[in-house]
Amino acid sequence: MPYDPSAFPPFAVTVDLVVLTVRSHALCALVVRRGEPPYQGRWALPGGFVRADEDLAAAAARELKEETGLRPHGPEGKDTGAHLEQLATYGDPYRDPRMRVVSVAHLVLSPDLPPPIAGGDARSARWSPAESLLGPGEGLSRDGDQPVQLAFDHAQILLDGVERARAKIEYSSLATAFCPPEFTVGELRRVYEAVWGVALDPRNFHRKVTGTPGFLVPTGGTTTRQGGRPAQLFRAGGATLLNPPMLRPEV
Amino acid sequence: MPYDPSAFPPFAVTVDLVVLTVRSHALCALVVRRGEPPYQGRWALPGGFVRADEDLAAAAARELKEETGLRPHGPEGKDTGAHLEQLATYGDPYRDPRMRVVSVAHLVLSPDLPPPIAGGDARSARWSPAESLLGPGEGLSRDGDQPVQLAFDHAQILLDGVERARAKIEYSSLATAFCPPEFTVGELRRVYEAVWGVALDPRNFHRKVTGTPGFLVPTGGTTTRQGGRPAQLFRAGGATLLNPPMLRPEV
DNA sequence: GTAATAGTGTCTTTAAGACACTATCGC
DNA sequence: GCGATAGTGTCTTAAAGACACTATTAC
Repeated sequence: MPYDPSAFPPFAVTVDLVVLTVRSHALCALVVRRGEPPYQGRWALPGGFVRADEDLAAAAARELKEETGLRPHGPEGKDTGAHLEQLATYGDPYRDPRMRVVSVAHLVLSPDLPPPIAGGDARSARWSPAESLLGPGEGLSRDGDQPVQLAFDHAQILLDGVERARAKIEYSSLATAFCPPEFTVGELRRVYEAVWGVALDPRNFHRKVTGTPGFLVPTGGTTTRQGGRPAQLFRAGGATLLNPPMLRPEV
Repeated sequence: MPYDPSAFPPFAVTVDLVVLTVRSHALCALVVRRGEPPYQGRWALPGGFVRADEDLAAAAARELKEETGLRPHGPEGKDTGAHLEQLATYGDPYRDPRMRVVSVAHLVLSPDLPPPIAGGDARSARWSPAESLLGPGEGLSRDGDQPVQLAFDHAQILLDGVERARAKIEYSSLATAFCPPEFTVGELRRVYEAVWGVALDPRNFHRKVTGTPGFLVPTGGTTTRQGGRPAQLFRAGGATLLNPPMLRPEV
């Protein structure tokens, strides 16, 4: 460990955010349009520099607040707000053409936000379906008529974030982070279906989630906002690990 | 994303390594003794600065080579060598008393190395049981007579690495990274037992691993190096994901 | 022979997958 | 009534857990 604090290569350190939500039965990611070069006009993940006296998680929370107005709840947080966790760090020497930038990516799972984006600064921002940002052909979904190609290595970061989310809802109760504070079993099932892109059997799903102790807590209320027979409302229970896990089909 | 490449706080970026192996039925981590302040004389994880033109994974591989002589095989690597993956990044502003250092920790899983440590530079290095470095009371195992308290936030990093390893061998074939190129079912079982700190039923374990297609490939040879009846030798198969997973007892 | 590990088989239990069926709303 | 979603029950099947039992070595 040749620690010579006076002679080290200087790096810039940023945080980038993979902010995911479920909108109209599709997994969507928050992207912002870049106002300056490089990649001017291209869509990118929100992010920014870590300040000199700022922890990485604090920087991510600050950026999240600036972009969406959301406040994260940390591990075991009980308040309303989004789930935030560190994802991975990207440090290819040439990932930013201007200088050496190491980016610590974070993953945010949020309930659906009514406006496309509130808060934040003047740049345009929007939710885009993850599928259109990632698909084969590098996301040829239509935005007006232009293909979506994320700036920098953000396509890779987004892919890693989506894969993390897909894997984690399997063995944790994290899918509830996509739901409002009170939700029905059907709404939770539609989250799984959107994130995994599969159809799940409603009867077996119901049996699984209601039969796992500590996963769901009934609030007593009901709702018919999805139509049909009134459904019980639940809150996320204290259980954070799902054992046995929810199994992704097509194995 | 206020990207102003001329005005950013300068950071030093390092890689730290959590190198794990299984020795005499115990999960052990590689630690080196610090030769200079801060934390002079204390044990720490091996690591060092990322060079100006170096990728993070390349820096980790270089440090690993310098410390152990091991060469990592990347994802899907077939050659002999250790498994290396990024673990997490630690960036508390005061984690290093001298300056702002962001450390990208990596996890290495290695077969048992015969010498305590070969190669490397002049500093002393050794394998220590993870339990003694992590246990309650912050690792009061005896080293001569001194308690082991890792420098910086390395106890947290080690804990995260051990937890990652424990979780990952559950649903992947990564436990074979702790084994020599050819190994027996019993040796693989003892790896699981050492990493998890539990006893597994040898019969059920045998049925599980030999019944999972692509997990183990018989080499044709046998060995009696563990005593008793000769055991078949296997290589790790191509399967990287274990489905259904190996279940950790005590759920 | 004993003691050790290797390997197979069998029974029980848990839980997933595939349904049929009923319940309660809006219209 | 119809069509939607909610919720329960039942049967089948996959697989884990708990063993008994046999096999082959070193000594």
